[in-house]
Amino acid sequence: MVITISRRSKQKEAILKVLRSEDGHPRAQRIYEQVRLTLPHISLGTVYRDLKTLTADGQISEICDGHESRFDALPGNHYHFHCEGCGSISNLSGEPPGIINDEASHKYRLHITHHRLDYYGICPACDGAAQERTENGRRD
Amino acid sequence: MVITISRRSKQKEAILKVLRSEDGHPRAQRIYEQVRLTLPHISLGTVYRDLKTLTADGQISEICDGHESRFDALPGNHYHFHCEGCGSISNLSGEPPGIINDEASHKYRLHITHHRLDYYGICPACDGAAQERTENGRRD
DNA sequence: GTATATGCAAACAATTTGCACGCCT
DNA sequence: AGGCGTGCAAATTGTTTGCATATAC
Repeated sequence: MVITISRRSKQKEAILKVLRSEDGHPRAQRIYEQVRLTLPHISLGTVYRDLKTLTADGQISEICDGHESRFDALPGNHYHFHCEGCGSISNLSGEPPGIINDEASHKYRLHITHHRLDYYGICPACDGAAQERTENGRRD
Repeated sequence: MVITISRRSKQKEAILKVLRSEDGHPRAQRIYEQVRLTLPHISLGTVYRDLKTLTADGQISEICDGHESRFDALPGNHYHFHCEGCGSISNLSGEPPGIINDEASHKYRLHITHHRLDYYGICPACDGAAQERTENGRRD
């Protein structure tokens, strides 16, 4: 198998830069808007194309959130926490939990190369807001 | 919080029946075609609507696969294996691996209610096919 | 110099929605 | 009777693609 590396371009650089500076995990549209601040002529199509290429190159990764894609520039293994209150997605750093690909490969007798683990719940901010509402006697 | 339960209908029954009888994890279009065999007048819009309602009711669950949704009628906890060769998705039964919501909740100090874990790799069928090609001296 | 990347706009595919009507409770 | 569910078709949204030109290597 021949490994192909994509050519570099200022568009890709700019996309990477935006992605690395953003706290959250923006979607294509948001990245497009941000990149436009420095490259006003970039097109949305290019953003989509580059995000796909960069993902294929392994420089960034794609997060699936409903029917939308979000992107992540963080290298290395980490997991995500989706807040069901506000929809934010945050990174969980630290070593992977008990499951490892090897362990699962052996257990299920499958050729597992990687996995994807996402946690869902309520983030501290939304949790606090909910508590406040309850204390005021309200119910949803 | 008021819990609202959706009304039952022959359309939903039929969708559930199809979903339970299917081995794989069909997408809406496929479900539509199958349900049409017994309810020729059902519309695709209804299928989408019902799948959404049933998911909200907790009767089925949604699997994210690229930009498409697939659906799963299997109750209880189980995980999925995505074959990157043929795109099939299969169920992995058995007790959950080391990670538990409580464990992660404690570790990350977050209010985690559930998680989603997916394995990716090559299924036995595709693995066999690849091996055969290699033995014949070919390379991709 | 040649292959790859870009901008633009049109094309696509999956999913959602508005509306009038039908059916369950 | 009243409200939720349905069928149909049009609308939306996120993403991809064809083509001529510009750019990286």
